Amino acid sequence: MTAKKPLDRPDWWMDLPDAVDSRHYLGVRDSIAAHIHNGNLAEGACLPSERQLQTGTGAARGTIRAALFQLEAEGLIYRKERSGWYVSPPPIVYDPTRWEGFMSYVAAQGRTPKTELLDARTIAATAELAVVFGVDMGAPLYEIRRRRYIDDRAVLVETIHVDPRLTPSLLEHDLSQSLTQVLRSHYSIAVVRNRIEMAPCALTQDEAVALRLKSGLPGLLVKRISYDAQGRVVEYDLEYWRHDALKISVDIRVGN
Amino acid sequence: MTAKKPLDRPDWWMDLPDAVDSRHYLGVRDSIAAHIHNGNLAEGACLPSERQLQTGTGAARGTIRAALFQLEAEGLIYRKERSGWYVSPPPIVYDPTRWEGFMSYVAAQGRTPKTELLDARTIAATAELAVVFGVDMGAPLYEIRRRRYIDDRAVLVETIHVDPRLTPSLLEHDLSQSLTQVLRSHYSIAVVRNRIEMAPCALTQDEAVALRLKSGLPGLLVKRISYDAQGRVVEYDLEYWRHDALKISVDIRVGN
DNA sequence: GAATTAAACTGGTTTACACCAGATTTATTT
DNA sequence: AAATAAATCTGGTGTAAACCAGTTTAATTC
Repeated sequence: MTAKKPLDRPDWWMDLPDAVDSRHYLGVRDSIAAHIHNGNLAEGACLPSERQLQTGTGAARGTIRAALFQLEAEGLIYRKERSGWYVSPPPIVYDPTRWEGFMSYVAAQGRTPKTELLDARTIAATAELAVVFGVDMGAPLYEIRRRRYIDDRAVLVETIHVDPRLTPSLLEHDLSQSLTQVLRSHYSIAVVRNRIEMAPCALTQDEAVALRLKSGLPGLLVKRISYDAQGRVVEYDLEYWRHDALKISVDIRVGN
Repeated sequence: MTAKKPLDRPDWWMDLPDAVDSRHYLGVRDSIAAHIHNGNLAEGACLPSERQLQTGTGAARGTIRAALFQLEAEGLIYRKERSGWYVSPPPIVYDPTRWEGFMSYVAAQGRTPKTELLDARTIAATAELAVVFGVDMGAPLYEIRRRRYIDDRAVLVETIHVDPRLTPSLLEHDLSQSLTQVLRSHYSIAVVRNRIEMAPCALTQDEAVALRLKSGLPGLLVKRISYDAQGRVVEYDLEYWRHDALKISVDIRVGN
């Protein structure tokens, strides 16, 4: 563990000049933000505890927490339950048009990707899935749940659905690797088209638990449908990201 | 005003069966969410006041507020300062690859777009802007600030920078219309390429005030650089969206 | 030294007030 | 009827205390 817990209020801590805004919690926010930008609080570092943060300011804990929530919404800090608040690492840049898969683009940005297989099984198609894949309700589908990390921090959980007709015995392969790779090398399936949707959301129980986050925290839902050259649905992927882990970047030519 | 203030606790209000989770505020959250999905609380409708919401539950106001913040983060409700909490309208779908401009794609989705010019003037290029436009620091640039609405709700504020060399006397035109239109019809400039970045952010003082929001609320920052056929920067646009107003959707062919 | 246990610490949640300033409504005055 | 003033309602912010349940650390035991 690189980040140590603060046993005492750090000596370098002092109240930096705060904003004009009279709202106390914003002052506290600015103070902490300044320490982060100053480098006093490095990436991944642990903040002083809420009760320690109170001492200098004379603020109630609720006020301190309001400031911390604020910073969390901004993506500057995050929390580990009942452990402490930590400085967020910079977000990964995600370009939906350059399709290379998670493992590739994370590594390309000098970060360390990791994929963990949570579950893999065959299920019966629900109404929604049936529509997506163009199969009958109840038809067999593979369902894969994975958790993915950047520099050992869990950043997303995903549920992937795949049509067994295209990829028989898929579950027997190593699914903690890039699925794109497996599809290409074992089934000669290449993704030709992607349909991606993104929307801010709240993390529900399941996702939150998997990400070791508090349920209800804001996240980003990325829905992705991949098609092959024949227009068949290769992969239907639901990714729940922690909101501070990614940044979207698109570079596109405007047609006609 | 379509939405009336609740003078008394609505008769239809009752505590719906809530989640298993013991956390009280999540129960309150679910209860309100259920009322929204039931249709008891229609789009744009005003929720009972925080203090009214207390009565049935026996919860403290802080608990009620925790539930409301939760719903706000999820995009289900939003607030008008010191006026009340309202049910959010559905988000607009934004496809960065289909570039048609705000006015077009909002209208195409059956909603009513509106643009309001806040400010238009000539400024001296800052260091950052100089890099973007490839001009010297201090060089003249047009700066346009606008506020845009969907169905009369302010959803974004933007700051646009344009190079006067490409568009002399731009400020004399009607800037509350589609800028794309103006560039095309008066200057024969067509956007050929767009570079778009999106990231969750916190709304700062300026943006928040312009959107009549509380500063610090989560938003979505959309950065857009438009290029013409010669690769010149036509437009540099910074858009601050309220986080619940849009959903991103991309449909792309995987090249190479 | 390793495993276990106990104590200390951390955030998580909730209660109960209190006061403020802007928004809204009502009553009053012009 | 319209303009104005006052009362009321609403969210915004802040304080002070508690208690809980995981995490972490320190002490103890094997």
